[in-house]
Amino acid sequence: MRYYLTTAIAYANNKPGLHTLYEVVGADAIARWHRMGGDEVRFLTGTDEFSVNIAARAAEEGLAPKAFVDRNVALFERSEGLLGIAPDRFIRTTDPDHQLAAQEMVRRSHAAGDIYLGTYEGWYCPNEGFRAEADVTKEGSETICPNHPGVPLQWLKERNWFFRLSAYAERLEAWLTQEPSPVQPEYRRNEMLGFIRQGLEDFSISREGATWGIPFPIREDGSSALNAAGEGDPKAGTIYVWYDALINYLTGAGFPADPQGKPWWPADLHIIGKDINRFHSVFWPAMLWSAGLEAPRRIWVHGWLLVGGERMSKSRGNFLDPDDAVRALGADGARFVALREVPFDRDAEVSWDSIIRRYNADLANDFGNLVNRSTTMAARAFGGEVPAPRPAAESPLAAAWALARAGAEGSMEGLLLHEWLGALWEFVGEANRFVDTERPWDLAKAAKEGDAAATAQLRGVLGDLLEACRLLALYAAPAMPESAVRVWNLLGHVWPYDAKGHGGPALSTLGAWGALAPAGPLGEPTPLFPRLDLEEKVTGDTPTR
RNA sequence: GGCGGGGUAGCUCAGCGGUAGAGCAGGGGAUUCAUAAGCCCUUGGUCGCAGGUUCGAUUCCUGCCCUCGCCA
Repeated sequence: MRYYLTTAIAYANNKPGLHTLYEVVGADAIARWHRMGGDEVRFLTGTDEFSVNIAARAAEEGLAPKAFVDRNVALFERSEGLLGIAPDRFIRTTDPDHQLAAQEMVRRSHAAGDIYLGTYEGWYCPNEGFRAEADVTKEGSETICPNHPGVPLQWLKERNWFFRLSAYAERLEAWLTQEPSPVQPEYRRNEMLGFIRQGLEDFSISREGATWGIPFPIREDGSSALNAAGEGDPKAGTIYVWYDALINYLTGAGFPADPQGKPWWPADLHIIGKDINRFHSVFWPAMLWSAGLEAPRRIWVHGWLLVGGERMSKSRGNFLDPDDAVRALGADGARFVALREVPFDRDAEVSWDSIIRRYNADLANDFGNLVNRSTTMAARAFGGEVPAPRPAAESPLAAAWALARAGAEGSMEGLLLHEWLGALWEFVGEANRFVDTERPWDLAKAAKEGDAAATAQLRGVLGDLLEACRLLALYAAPAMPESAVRVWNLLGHVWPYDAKGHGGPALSTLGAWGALAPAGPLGEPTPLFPRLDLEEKVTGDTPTR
């Protein structure tokens, strides 16, 4: 099976915050899960680089827009690399093939009669585009966009091209009411249905006079505005940044080199934040239909990271630096905590303390310690030899694993990533309790005194525990890819997947109790996730208001 | 203002007709293989407020208060 998933592209006006990369970490885990499951995966993430605001910010710093975004994009790629994020393509809206894709989409909609010339007069938010009078608020003498405080709105009057969104109301409603819902969680679908039922207005897709954007490919008379070299005519303006940005998903699929974006289009999953649901769940399908393309199969709307009840954001300055998290917790620690601590379907309060607490409780104390105590006991009792797990029917842990595994798989299917890890960590608890019930240290004593029954029992108990560690590492690997390999190596197994999760037998095959013959020899145990001191802040950069 | 969620232990949340649960945090204990981790026990709640239905309501209904989301 092919599986094409995307994140929203991030606005390249600054270095990334943890709240921005949270979505990318989630997508990366889903991509790895599918790769390990045997799917042929294409995972796309990247940056949104045009807009008047970007040009203005660049000018403030005395940089050309391209130099400005190049610098910021490098920061994104660096931070993502530190977090072990491995996209199949990192797309930038300044990439040459994206320009072709965006222009082709304009031409198709024009040919379909879905774009027309009009005059626009109203408020314009440099970050978000045109805002209706009702969507802006007054702050003193300034008129501001509630989504981007601190960014003054401009009153614009210009000749623009409009997209005939109003023509797609019925089709959008039919699409949105399908089962299963193409927009999830369910309440996000309902919000979009409500929006559509109130009537849709056409929206502007061009920007007169702006230069930092993709050249609009058509003149007012309908003729091409591009010369033989593909360069645009400044008089024709540029493509409005939102219209351009959405199209990155198609570019990433190979459009327009393949006119239908085959074999990747339609995307299986767009992962987005709740603030841009309307663009993805209403505007985007209509744009695609107009161009003779299919709507995406599934759109997942996640929530926000909150600090003191407020959205974590760059403009509020209350964001955590993902690099700090990696420095303190390691890439896998930071990934795990992000995915476990923040429910993937809603907002969640996060703080440096809650992050450290989660790391210590789940990774250091529960999982890391389980691996450490299991392998230490096995090494002491049997040297390098790896005891085999007992048959599934004879091990209480095998039964618990069957439940945990089913829970994890179901949650991943439903994209409830926090519950996926929650189900696996239930099993970590089972395994820790199993140690106390079986008391292998007593068995080891008896074995040493020549008790053959105790030796056999010890072999089985430790074999079961090592098997539990193997399975946990395997199923949690999408969240902690490096640590999973370390655990397998420690257990004497060879990790069968490559750095992105490709290759190897399907996850479901390896995920069966006792699926692999004991290998060996057992490695030298070292703490996987060293415990952190809550007081000792590795970073001074705690969230502040 | 319209529509839709919520208000349950210090925190995050589950339960949704028979007078309350989990994880984390706090307290105690028995152990010792282990990253002073793990395990066991345990302190915390007038289940937003007021009515109503019912033998019985946190759970259903009505009103109110507060809060969040989408739209205006």
